Amino acid sequence: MKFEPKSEKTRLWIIETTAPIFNKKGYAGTSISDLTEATGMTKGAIYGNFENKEDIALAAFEYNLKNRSSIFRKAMDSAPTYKEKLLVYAEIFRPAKKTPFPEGGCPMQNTGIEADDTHELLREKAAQALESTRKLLEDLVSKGIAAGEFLPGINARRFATGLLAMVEGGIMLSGITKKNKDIELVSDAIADLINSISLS
Amino acid sequence: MKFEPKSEKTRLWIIETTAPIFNKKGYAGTSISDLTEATGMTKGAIYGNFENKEDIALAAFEYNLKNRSSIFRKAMDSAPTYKEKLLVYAEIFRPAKKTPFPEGGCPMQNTGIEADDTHELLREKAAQALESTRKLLEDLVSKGIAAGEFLPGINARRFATGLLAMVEGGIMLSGITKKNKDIELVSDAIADLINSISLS
DNA sequence: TTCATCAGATACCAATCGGTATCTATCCAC
DNA sequence: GTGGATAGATACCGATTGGTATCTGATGAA
Repeated sequence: MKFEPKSEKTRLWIIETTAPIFNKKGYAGTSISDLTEATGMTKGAIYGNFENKEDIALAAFEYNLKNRSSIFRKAMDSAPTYKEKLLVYAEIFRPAKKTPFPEGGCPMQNTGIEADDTHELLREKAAQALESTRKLLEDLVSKGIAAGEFLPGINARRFATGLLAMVEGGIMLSGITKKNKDIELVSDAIADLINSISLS
Repeated sequence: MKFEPKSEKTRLWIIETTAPIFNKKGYAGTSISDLTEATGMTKGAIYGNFENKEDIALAAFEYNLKNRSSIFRKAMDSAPTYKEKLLVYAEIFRPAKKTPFPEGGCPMQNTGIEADDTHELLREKAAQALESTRKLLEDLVSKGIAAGEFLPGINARRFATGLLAMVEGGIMLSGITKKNKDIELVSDAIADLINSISLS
């Protein structure tokens, strides 16, 4: 009795239009009628394409995730050195750069923080995403060390964890205070952190 | 037509017992019946002491805040140097230290992240709390510089912002992954950050 | 001893919640 | 054209939501 979506197009339309809503209002804060209003579709259409609210939230989360990581990957690909790839994480905030970012902030933290005591499945998904982001950063640091860009003695895993924490904390901070000055300060602090292990 | 609480004791009892619930499940995720179940009181008692759900959430948030800051202040007071005061922020995570912490994680981030796109008043409260925490860290850094513990050239405000971001990001990370190893890594990374500006 | 006060319990409200059963309109195969 | 399949609309469900109006029982002053 496997669930079969009625229409890929409709399903995708629902995901695209509701993903920012879940990211901003959270799982508990988003109602089915929020979704019908935003999509212009009825409950029948939505429940024909998804099993339940959780199913939509899961799909929306994965959509937001891909959105986020593709933004970072694209920006990092055009950076020539490992140091500059890491600096993408510092610069992506700055309003001047006008880098697009998922509406409502980082989906990993939005979903993770709400779910960590309430929704084990969503928590798990967020944890996996954070882990793979950390791995990505760790690899960049390791390769940067091998390439002679970073200090040879540093612990790549530990540094990547700290960097990820500061970046996520920075997104949080700037999202809550909504002050441009804070965003600049966080960006500067992240740049300092990266520079502190750089050789050039 | 000012609102007057019926009984300070009852009011406090409600706040104490519901504060961890709001911190874990969030504003939207917490229902009035959650509160009546936890307190063993009826709606009549609750609405006799609070105007509405928002009023309870506000009081619970402030209670959680005071809880959090008193924990930090107590730990920092017993640290002799400014460096060690800052290191409290790195060490407070570690399970070995068994430092008590508000159930459900940091109230500033829990409340702030949920509220940043949904509840302006709560967002504002969280932003103010973050700002005063930053100020506290900034003062410690400034005093540490004056005392010759930290490098004289560093920008206290910028560093404090980065430190706060890493600490909050670390709380987030460890709360979502729930892995002891992550907590250790974050603690180490924060210690590294503090050591990087220390002279001794 | 009586009576007013008031904290808290009970009972109720409309609105909304997530979810489902059924109906209808469209489209393609024949 | 006609019949079957199906995507989506409509109408409905019981449960729960935040909130209120009313009642009750205890307490303290006279």
